Amino acid sequence: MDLSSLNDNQRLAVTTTEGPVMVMAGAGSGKTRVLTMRIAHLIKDHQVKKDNILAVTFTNKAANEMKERIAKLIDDETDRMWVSTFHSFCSRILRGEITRLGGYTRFFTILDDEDSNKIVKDIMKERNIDENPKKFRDWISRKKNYGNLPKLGPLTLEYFDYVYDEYEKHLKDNNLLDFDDLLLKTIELFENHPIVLDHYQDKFEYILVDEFQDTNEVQYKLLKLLSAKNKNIFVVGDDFQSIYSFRGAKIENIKKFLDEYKNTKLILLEKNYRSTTEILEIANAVIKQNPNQIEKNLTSNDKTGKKPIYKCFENSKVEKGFIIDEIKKLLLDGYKYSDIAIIYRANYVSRGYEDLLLKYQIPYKIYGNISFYSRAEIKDMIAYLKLIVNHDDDFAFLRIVNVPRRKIGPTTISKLTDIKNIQETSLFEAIDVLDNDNLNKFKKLILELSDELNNLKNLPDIIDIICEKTGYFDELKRLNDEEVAIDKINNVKEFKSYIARYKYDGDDPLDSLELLLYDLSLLNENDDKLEEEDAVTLSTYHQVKGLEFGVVFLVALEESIFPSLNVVTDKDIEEERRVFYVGITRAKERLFITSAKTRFLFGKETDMIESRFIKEIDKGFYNTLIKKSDKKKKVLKEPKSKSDSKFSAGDIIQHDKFGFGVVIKTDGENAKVAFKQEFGIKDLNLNHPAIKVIKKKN
DNA sequence: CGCACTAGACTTTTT
DNA sequence: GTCTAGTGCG
Repeated sequence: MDLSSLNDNQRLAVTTTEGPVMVMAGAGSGKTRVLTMRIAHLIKDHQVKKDNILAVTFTNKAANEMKERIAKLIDDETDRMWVSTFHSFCSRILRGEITRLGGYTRFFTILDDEDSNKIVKDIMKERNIDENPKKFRDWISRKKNYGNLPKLGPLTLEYFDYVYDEYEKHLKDNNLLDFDDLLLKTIELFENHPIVLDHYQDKFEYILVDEFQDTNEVQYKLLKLLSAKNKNIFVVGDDFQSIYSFRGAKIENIKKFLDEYKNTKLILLEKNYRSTTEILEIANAVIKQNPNQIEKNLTSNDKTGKKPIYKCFENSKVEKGFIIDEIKKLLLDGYKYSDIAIIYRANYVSRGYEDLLLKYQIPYKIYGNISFYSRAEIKDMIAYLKLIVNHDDDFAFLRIVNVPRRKIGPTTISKLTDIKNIQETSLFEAIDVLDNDNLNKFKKLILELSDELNNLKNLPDIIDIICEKTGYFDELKRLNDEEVAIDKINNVKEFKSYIARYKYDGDDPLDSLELLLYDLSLLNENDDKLEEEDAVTLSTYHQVKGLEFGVVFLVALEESIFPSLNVVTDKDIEEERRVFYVGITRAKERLFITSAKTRFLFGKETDMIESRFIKEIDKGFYNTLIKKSDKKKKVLKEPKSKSDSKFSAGDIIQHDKFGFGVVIKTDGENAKVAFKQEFGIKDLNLNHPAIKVIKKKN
């Protein structure tokens, strides 16, 4: 392997293959390169088998990216390599071994948060426990992961213990695992079945861990178990970028690792290949405020550029005007939309920026937001698929037994559940006993669908067949307004095309589908974002971790937003500061930081105070570009506002792209306009240059 | 059983 | 300002 493109420390990290190694990798210091090169190096230069390497990440996206990069380096397939998230690693192990734990089958279902919330809620409702189910669910997760609960009153505690037990029982009885269980059951498996542990300890000669600073106690324990024999464990992390402590991530694991793996080789990667010196100066100034961190000083590779800009604006409207102006200038400078990111602390401030880009017809994509796979229509499809593959999947059964409506209500279901419990069968089997017309029809339908699956030429076609046979689309159209229904139908179609893209290894359709379904429960929308469309990114800080952009706007740097209102302790503030640091270090060339004295929040104009983090940056490190004299010119290239009487409902307009449309509703300059069917109803700003009035009403 | 209205929230959340 | 979950009525 040619390692000449690496710097000395990077090369050391790649070639120190034996024993425990920790790499503290600053932002933009090439840690993914090191990880992938190291794996390639093991395979090509040390003749390690692909199967004997385990690499764990936190996101599917990171795992997929690593697989792709390794494939290029070794010029070989990596599809079946053990490069995966903690959760899918565990799921893969459990798929083969879970029966050893007793009470589970390999057809276990993985619950997402929504599912598991619902279970908690149902338990509480049944017992009339008048407490917050979300909180209880949260505590269950905390208890599972590290046992420490907040101080609870005696009654609440009693309720909680009850709910916890019932929840666990319900999961076990129904062959369900929540996300936490995937890890915990794997550990249980390893601890109670030394033969299994032994096998995997031998198998995984080399273990690599990405984003080590984000591991929680359970994940640490899992790594410890797996690496106990060979101790060839390589962890990469950056304590500066630890921003998930609220999810249980333990920055202390870094210290623990160094303590427990005595001869750990610690390697620092401090050379930043991403950002200009000017941007790094700000990043370093911010992170310097935090005590107790592993000393690291990011140095740039002598890239210089423009000084970052910070500006506090009169109000959030002016702030937005500035952002638009700058984006326009950046485009003239040759930047693409996709080079630009607008990053905020909380989703609830995203709206304003989204509206802004919409108004000026700037293409954008919002990162995160509701996951594709958690949309009701997709979950319904998955439930159908699951039930087709495994009739005994009660969880899937319950989800779709009455979707579309089949007149199978709670009373019928409760009767069916009773039979199931007494006879110890599945709900599907219990139908034979109850002999209810509607249920019989449903059973017949599912059996028919299973039949279809076996005669299928093309696996994705099963989606069409499901929709057709169940009348799913008709129900959507009946239940929602047209716009929403079309949206949902398109989502189902997109899901079908996802199935078509999925890589199958078997030729048996049932096997392939089964595998796909396992993968699906751990997937999320961002993982397989396909088209690299040219669009501005809108995102929270948390969701751009690991990404980079030519230009970054960090917006709404105001107390109560950033740092967030709920942040109190010094430790919390330190984490907020790291969040800021993560944002700054996303920028390659240009960085803009903005705040406003008043901001439109929760339906009213609210007074804001500049974030304390701004004061921590030496004023010499940034420019405040706008001078009083050219302020006016700067701010108001905005379309002339509030000539709102210009339009009213019933007016006919013409839009450059959508053609003729009728104004349905106006609210100042914003309006709902109905266009031809293929465009539907749009929310538009009527002052936009693309719009002309054709005919006024009256 | 299904819908319409109202109260309440409105930090981040890789799986 | 806007979304959601929950209730209560037809």
